Amino acid sequence: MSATQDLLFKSLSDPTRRAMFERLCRQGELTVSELTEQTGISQPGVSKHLGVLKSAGLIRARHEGRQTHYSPKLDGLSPLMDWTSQMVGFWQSRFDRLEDLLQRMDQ
Amino acid sequence: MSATQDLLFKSLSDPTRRAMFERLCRQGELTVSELTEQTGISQPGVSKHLGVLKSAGLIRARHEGRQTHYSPKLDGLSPLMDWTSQMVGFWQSRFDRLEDLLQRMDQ
DNA sequence: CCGACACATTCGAATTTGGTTATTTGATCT
DNA sequence: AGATCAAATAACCAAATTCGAATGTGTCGG
Repeated sequence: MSATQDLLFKSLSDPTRRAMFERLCRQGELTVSELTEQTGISQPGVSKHLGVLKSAGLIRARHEGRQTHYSPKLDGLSPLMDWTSQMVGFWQSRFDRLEDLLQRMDQ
Repeated sequence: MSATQDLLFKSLSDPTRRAMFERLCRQGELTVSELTEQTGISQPGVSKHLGVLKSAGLIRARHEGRQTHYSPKLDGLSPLMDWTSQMVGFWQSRFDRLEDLLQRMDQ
């Protein structure tokens, strides 16, 4: 349902894009050229991937002269963590209710 | 890099599939028919989505007579949580190093 | 055994996606 | 100003995805 989650999962579903995001998390800030060097794909390809990550709220762009520096956004992964823990929570609460039931049946 | 993560993100990147997984987390266990009723897509479509979720390790199948019951796998989301916290960790440790640096510069 | 049922699988059409090359925009240097 | 460099955008193509219709497989009831 949520468009935010959709953008998040979609952008992270591509291995190249995920690798780029990982590099940004490790290194903090990188230019398009630096990112292009090790990905094995062309510069326009890299720019496109960065656009996707940016529109998903995972990275930010900082323009400095003729080059653009990209860095991870601290709260970009929050919706992902929220969703995940919510899913685990659903399962957990079901489990708890089951435990309750069993305990009541025990008596 | 990791094939597990790839399968996970890819299977959760489809909104229909994510909605199905959410329903399973909320309800615990559902048959293909029950899942088909509310998704708005055909039964073969549902079966295929379930196959993707299953091969990603997110759900399990339990055959009972001529119907199949699907339920979420408790540890299916672990690799996702691991990856996420690792990313946050990278950022955090960079932040810590920066704090260290600033503190040393302060003196 | 035969028909109905629950689900899985196959196949083909329509759409989306990931990549390219070519071009454009904007900043820097001489 | 003109050349050059960094990055973004455009136009395009091949491959992958998603879906439905048709079909296959196994199970239950009569």
